Amino acid sequence: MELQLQIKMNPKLFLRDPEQSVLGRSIIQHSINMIHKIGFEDFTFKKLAQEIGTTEASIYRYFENKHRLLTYLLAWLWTWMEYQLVYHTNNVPSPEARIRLILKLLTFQLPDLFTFQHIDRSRLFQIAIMEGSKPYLTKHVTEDNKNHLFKPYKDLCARIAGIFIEYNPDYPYPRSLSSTLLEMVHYQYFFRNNLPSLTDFGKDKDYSGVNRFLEHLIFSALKNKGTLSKK
Amino acid sequence: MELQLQIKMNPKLFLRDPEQSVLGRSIIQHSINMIHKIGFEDFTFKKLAQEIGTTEASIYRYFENKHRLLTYLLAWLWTWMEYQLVYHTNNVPSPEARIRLILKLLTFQLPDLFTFQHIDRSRLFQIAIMEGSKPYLTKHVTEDNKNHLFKPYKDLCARIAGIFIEYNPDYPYPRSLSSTLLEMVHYQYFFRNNLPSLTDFGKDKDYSGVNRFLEHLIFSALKNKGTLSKK
DNA sequence: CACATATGATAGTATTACTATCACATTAAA
DNA sequence: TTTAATGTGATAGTAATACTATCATATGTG
Repeated sequence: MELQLQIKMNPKLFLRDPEQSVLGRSIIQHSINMIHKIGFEDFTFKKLAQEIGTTEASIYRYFENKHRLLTYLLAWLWTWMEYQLVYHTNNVPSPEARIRLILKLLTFQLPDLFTFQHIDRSRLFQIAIMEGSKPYLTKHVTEDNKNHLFKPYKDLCARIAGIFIEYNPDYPYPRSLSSTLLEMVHYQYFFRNNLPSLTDFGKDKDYSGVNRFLEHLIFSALKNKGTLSKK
Repeated sequence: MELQLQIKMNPKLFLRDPEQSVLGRSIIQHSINMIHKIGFEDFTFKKLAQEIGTTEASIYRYFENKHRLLTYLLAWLWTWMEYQLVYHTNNVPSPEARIRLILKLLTFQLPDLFTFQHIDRSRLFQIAIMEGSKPYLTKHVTEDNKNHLFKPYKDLCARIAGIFIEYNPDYPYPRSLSSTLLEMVHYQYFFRNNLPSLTDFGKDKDYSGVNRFLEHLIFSALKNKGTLSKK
């Protein structure tokens, strides 16, 4: 069985829906490859147009600018993540087990359910590590937020927070813990790869160190039910 | 008593030392104001030159580009933070008390020791919240790291990690916990101000919520000595 | 067949991110 | 005190970036 999932995106993210045309899908596909390869700062619509054999003007018909395109790509990833989360944790009664699954999902260690022809999720995941916070770390974050551009990210955060609360209904910071988890997955990966002295994973061959660290962090916080003693 | 501290910066961070001239200090002062006001993306050397009554070319004599200037400003802040940390935790024997002091320092709740005429630390702190990760979230992070541009940040991280280890010598992830703390101070502030649903601090008047969350998180992780039970 | 829509082709503008040159003022060295 | 070195201002210029506008053509739809 091969399922094909179409993720419905907020129309504010684009000028013309890239999923509805060959060119649009090509823009998505090649922008992922190119941002992954040269980084978001050096990525331009001109280079992208050359790469896919179209013109700058045509790309501007789909996306207002490259920042919006990046926001689109990451919104897609968060939506996809939430789908995955819901699917994988379905019928898993224990909140603890569900949290462990979330950790695995966020560190990209779960098999995928659907196929997408033009979206390379592995590269998109690498982009999230490197560029994941750039969509909202701007002066126009409030306006973008009003347009619900970050809704997928906030939904994912809220869903994880909800599971934290199931695990321990008294934990007072479920959403902050959830956003901490989401950010730190990427940051610890990034640090491990690029600034390893900021982490403790220097000699690991794989990324299981990040996983263990976060698992320990999350469960420690959630289990520590008492208020902080000022001992 | 009013102490004047001169922070010695890595010469790779600049072309000409901005501390050594009136124009240089003016560049530092006004770039802080301007980046704080309009954000790093919209900030240009041309605008800065107009603001301080000099020319673009003159600013390029001090800094290779605006990215380097931002890296400089944040390197300064991390160095300053480490000075503060050493001073404030001096003669405080209890690691627990020192950790609480670190939290207060990082959330900018400790009085300053030194005066700087041209550096507005409060604005610089705001810049760290918004732009703090941009110096290293680039494709040239490895090269910049080889030039030790991030040494102040890594030193601060290592020092905090050292105190974690004093508190609990068996804790396996001191550096990752330290970098998590450093990043999350800024992110939780940023989220609280701009994307509040990613946090639990919506109704607080001040920032003590961030402080309490991080304190709980850090001590929970450090206190949870046992390996994770797979219960 | 008429009409709307998507794309390509081309052009053009304002801004950004620099680099280069020369003149002048100040300071330091001979 | 002259000479030399240094820092700054003024001006110019270039390549790339980030767009916007216009028109022709192809393709599909009613």
